Amino acid sequence: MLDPVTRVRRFNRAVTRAVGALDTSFLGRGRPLGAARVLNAIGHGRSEVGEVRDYLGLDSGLMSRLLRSLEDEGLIETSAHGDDARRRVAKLTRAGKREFSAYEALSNSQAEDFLARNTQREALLAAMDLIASALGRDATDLREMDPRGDEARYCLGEYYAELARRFKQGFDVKLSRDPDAADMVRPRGSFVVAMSDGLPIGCVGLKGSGSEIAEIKRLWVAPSARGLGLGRRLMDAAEAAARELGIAVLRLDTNSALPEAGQLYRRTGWTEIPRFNDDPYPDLFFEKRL
Amino acid sequence: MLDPVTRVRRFNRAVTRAVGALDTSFLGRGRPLGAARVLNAIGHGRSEVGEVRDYLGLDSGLMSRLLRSLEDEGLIETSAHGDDARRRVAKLTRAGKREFSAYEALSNSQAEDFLARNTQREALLAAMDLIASALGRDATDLREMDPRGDEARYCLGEYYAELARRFKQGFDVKLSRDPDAADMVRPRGSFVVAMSDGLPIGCVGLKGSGSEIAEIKRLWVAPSARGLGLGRRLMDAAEAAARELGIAVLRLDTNSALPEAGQLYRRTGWTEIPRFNDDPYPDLFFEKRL
DNA sequence: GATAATATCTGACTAAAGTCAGATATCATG
DNA sequence: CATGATATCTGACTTTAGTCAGATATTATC
Repeated sequence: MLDPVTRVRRFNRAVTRAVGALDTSFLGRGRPLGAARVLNAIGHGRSEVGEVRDYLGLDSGLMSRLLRSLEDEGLIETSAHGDDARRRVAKLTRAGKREFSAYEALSNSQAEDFLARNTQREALLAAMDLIASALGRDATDLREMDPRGDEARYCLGEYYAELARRFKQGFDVKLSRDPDAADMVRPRGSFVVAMSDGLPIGCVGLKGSGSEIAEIKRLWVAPSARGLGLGRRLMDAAEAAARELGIAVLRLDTNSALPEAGQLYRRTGWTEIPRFNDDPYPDLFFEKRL
Repeated sequence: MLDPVTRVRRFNRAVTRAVGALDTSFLGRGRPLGAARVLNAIGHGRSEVGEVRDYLGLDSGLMSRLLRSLEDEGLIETSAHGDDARRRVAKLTRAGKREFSAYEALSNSQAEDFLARNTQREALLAAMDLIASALGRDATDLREMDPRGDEARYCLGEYYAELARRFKQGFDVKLSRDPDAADMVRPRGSFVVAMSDGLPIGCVGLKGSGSEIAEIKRLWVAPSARGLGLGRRLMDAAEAAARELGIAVLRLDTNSALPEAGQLYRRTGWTEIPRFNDDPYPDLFFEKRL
């Protein structure tokens, strides 16, 4: 009665019904679901036709016709892509934006209703984050980004907040050796953010020094995405970037209050070395030769 | 970036994609999705045509045609309902059972794959239970059942296990005044189980004594369904049953190690009274006049 | 600059889903 | 037992989704 497979299937059924309700609510605007989906994909910033087609898994003929029908309604305009005139980009017209925000309002109010109906808000949200991350794991992509960008700064903020929670003495960025952003940008270093459906859920920095030695910094994985192997993927990405930059030795410092991190390093070929800096927070130091 | 509505919507998107994958896997058996859904609904015990139609939200014409196509395939047989010859009941033939179990195997292996891909099994399952309960709340129905039935005994087992965990001194049913099952069956009393999509997720017993005083016993809500107001619904159902049975005074005992329970009682018109039995476990006693 | 590869579009389909107005048989009620 | 309500079925549709073989325009490659 309570075996894991049954529980997963009960979840699937519950969610299938809910998704069906969401879909039907989208039909209230006098447009087939397929067209509504394309409109929304474009509204959410997927401007290239091929990108939308892949995302929605549509046949190219069908995609083309759906685009035409939205164009006939006056909701979108298409034009050739600047770099490659075979590709087309679509954008919402003024009327399209209005229609898109009507769909947004529908989705939002449905989400709000769901939240309002339930008292366990935080527990529910945490559960949803976890499941969305687990389901979207294959869709999580690692992107090299500027550490000063919004996504990176969001991750770093969460990272600092977590350190402050987990270190007995708290954590103050200013006391730590905050890597200069320029050291985490090519050609000296790199910064990688894990994006899951538009939400940043992890990051790692590679802090170069111009020499053949570089440091791994700021490895963070959102609580909702832990246990899914994302830390390892991020570390692999950082190592790959280091190899591209001709770096021979990687170092990192960490703290024994973060046991998961130490475990990950030990399992992936890192060896403990003596302290190599005077940062007050770390008490464990690792090295890996590439 | 992290407002609750965005998080709910991210979950919705992740899940919509996953549900789509589940649906397409059902197409591998050479049958349109609609027919597959009807076959599975019947396989899961929804035998009456109208019941299946409501559950799947189908038009009666469409439903009828889907039934005919399954009949032509030799997968189901229909006959008139014993009590009302207008209604029809469908059941699987031998071939239908084979086909149904092929779909079951597909669903099971998909659920197993999902579990195998993830390391955080227990956390994921708990999150899924919570969400399934929250989504299925409107679909949770309270049914009066025999306390000796499978569902009731499952609930009671979980209830005892939880008491054992939460009482410092543990919990042994035999030391407690285990209500005789006959006292929780009409006409003396009642036993109500909350069923969510086939899974028992809560229960409550009304233990009558033949007099105008009865006791509430065994109020339990599955951890995955807490915070959704189910405890209150169960209590309301028990009270309603008590009124039907002509009971004037309800009593119950509980323990201060279960603060949620005490809070619920105080909020719903119960008043604390002196100890009225010598059961070793409870230390709080309540009464409510109907 | 010919050839292959790529991105999109068009035309001509088929299949599936959904709608709606009756038809038919049965049941409930006075 | 006539009347209205109910459950299902049939026929005649429309709409939506999906498929596939080319057509067209552009870009990449030798």
